[in-house]
Amino acid sequence: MTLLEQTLHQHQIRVTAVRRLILSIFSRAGFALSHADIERQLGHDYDRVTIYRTLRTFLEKGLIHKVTDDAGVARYALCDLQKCNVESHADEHVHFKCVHCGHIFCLNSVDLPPLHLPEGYVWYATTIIVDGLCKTCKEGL
Amino acid sequence: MTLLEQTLHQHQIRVTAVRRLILSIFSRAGFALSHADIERQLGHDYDRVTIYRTLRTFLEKGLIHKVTDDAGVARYALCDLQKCNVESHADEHVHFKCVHCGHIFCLNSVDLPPLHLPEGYVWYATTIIVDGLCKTCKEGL
DNA sequence: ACGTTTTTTGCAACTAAGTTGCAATATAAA
DNA sequence: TTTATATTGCAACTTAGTTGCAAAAAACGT
Repeated sequence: MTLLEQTLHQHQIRVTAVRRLILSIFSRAGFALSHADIERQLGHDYDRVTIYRTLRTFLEKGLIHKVTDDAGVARYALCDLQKCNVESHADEHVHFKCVHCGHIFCLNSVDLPPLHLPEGYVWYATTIIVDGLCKTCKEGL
Repeated sequence: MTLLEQTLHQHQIRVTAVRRLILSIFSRAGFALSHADIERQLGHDYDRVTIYRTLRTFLEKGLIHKVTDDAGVARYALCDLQKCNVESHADEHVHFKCVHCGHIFCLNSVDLPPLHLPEGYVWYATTIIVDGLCKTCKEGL
């Protein structure tokens, strides 16, 4: 059994061809991927709906997480496999969107700041997306 | 000239019937509105496209700002009319999404926390959405 | 007040993202 | 290897949002 297949198993996801492929695409990607990105990389061997359903399964099983940028398109990135599993998701972190290349990156080294909400509001979770220039684009300008 | 009409003028937006109506809907709303919300409140007297274009105009002229929640639907809320105008937008603030009622609120009293990014990243803007229970829903549970 | 210029609106058509139901197929488990 | 269960492909659909163009409405100068 390959490493990718073990990962699927550990997240209680049955191993199939598309799932192996999509997981490997994620593990190679340095940034969050949209459905369209994955469809492009897979070629036209698999149905669009299958890709949507695979993403939903991966999400539900704690293998990937979702970021929605201001354009409203969902993007997904691998979770920290040490921290997230079927039971719980525990790698809240800041995302960075480069205004030049459009990619969204996970910033695992940036701490989530504490926010004190007005009286009466109950905190559940914080989502932060920072816009700016990424390393690569900054150097290329 | 009514107050609403003055506001439109100040933002260099020509006064028309839909615009007056949509602006008044916003000024009454206590939370961010989607296109669908506005369409519902307007009745079917105006075309969907007109509403989309009105929102875009209001956005461009600094009258409203946009928040996209994780479902990918755009919502809009009035800007602080003291701070924002045609030239510049200057009321960055935290948004709060209630998991119970689904509404998104502007939290003007919460400071945007400073974030220190990894080497090489250039900061342009920070977007924060806090999920939780709003005042009203908390009391009602 | 009147015609002209410039914006705005409605309509129709279209795109892109995402979902659902169902039958066929592939995986896992006995 | 058979059976039970989950996954896939296909077709159809929904919802959000966009574009082009002609008609209608504002604004502007006289």
